[in-house]
Amino acid sequence: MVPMQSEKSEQTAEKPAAQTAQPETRPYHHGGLRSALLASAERTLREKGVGSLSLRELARDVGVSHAAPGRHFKDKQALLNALALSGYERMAQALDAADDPGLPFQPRLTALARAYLGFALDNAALLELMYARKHEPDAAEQMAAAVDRTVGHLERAVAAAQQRGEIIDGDPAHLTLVVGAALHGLASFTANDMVATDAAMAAVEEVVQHLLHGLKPR
Amino acid sequence: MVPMQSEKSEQTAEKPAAQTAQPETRPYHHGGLRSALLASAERTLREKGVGSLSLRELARDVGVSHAAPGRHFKDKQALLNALALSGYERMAQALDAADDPGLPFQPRLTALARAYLGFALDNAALLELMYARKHEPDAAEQMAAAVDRTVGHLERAVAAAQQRGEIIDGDPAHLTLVVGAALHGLASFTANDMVATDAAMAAVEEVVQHLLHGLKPR
DNA sequence: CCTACAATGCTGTCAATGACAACAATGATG
DNA sequence: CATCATTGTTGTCATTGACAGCATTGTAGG
Repeated sequence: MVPMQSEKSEQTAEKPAAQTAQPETRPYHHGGLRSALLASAERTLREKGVGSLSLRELARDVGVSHAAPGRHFKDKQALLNALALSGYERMAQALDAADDPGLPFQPRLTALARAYLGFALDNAALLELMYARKHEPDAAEQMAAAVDRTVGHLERAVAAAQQRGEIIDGDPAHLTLVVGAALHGLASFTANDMVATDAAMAAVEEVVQHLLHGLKPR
Repeated sequence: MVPMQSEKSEQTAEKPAAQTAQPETRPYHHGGLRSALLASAERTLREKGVGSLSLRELARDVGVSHAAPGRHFKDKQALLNALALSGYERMAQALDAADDPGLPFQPRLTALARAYLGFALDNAALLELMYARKHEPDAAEQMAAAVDRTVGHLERAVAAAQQRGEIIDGDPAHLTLVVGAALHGLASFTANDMVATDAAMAAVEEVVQHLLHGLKPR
């Protein structure tokens, strides 16, 4: 993305001719540096992992000087935080799209589980960031809010099932924790190659089944 | 920093007196650089996190030159791998100590779960390393073996319970995945401050209970 | 129009770091 | 004692994150 026809020399030279009317024009300096950086960062993240993500290389990829990112992100961690936030955003969308409040609990939970697992596998490196422990009070707040929005999907499904008498009573938050832990654990195992991707997707049914009916013989 | 009341001066001076019969003797230059590095690394890891772990600072802490660690660890990742391996070692010990094959399934699983959660919380940063995705074929093998040893505890408990008819039949590996995922998910949530430590320890009982009996009303 | 001013980008620089090469000391081996 | 493998040391490099100071662009007042 943002091929950057390169060389600022050209840019400086062409600047007077401002009538090219390209909608993708950059108002002045770069236009969308912030978004460009985030986009490029996410690609690098996906392809080479968090460890190989450097602000300077990012700047090079996008075609700006090595200090330009500093105008949009106080430091590297700030960029990572922004990345994580956008991750929660998309995850919430994915869960939203997969959730059908009209369904009975088991298929509803299965759908949510599939969506979560799918997102986790498609964005393993991003998840690492999203679940990274931070201690900065500012960022932590936003993260917590984002997490709540995500967990909210599960919790609503649980609460609805309780009201319909489909599952046992009890603090919905507690039951949600159980269900969420199982799903997250499965995703975590899979992201770490301890379980094959296809095996994990196949295991979703089974996990939900066992969660609902338990391991004891009936 | 580097208080280092210093040992090598003493070592060099005392070396001739080789009759002290200390099993922890250092053959020559430093003696136990490798273990010293690992120990120091783990302390730093616990106190300041993976990100603030530098080979050079480690070398300073231990009192050797900045390149000395290179003799024992090809690169930083090699050190981290070794750290992770030792983590699996201790985790296996913890699980071993907590496992009582004579117990019925529910209390046995509860004990294992407590042990796992306890280890996870006491070694959150280490767990990050242990569960980090690596792509080096060599290290990956050792990791996989270590993981198997750990999961083995769970799987044995599951298989034993099946033989006693305490839980349903089915591929023990599959059931173990369900149980393991739930426990790991809980540990992961807690390590990331999404669940309070005491709440998590308290939730263990509940999680095991729900795993066994399911969420459906009976 | 022309001059502050804010936003955004650039060049320059620094200290820290990981990796490596060349060299030195130590102890084992024959 | 001579040779050699281990293990450490010093020296050096490129990369990186962070920061300071300057330049460019667009905007707002006069």
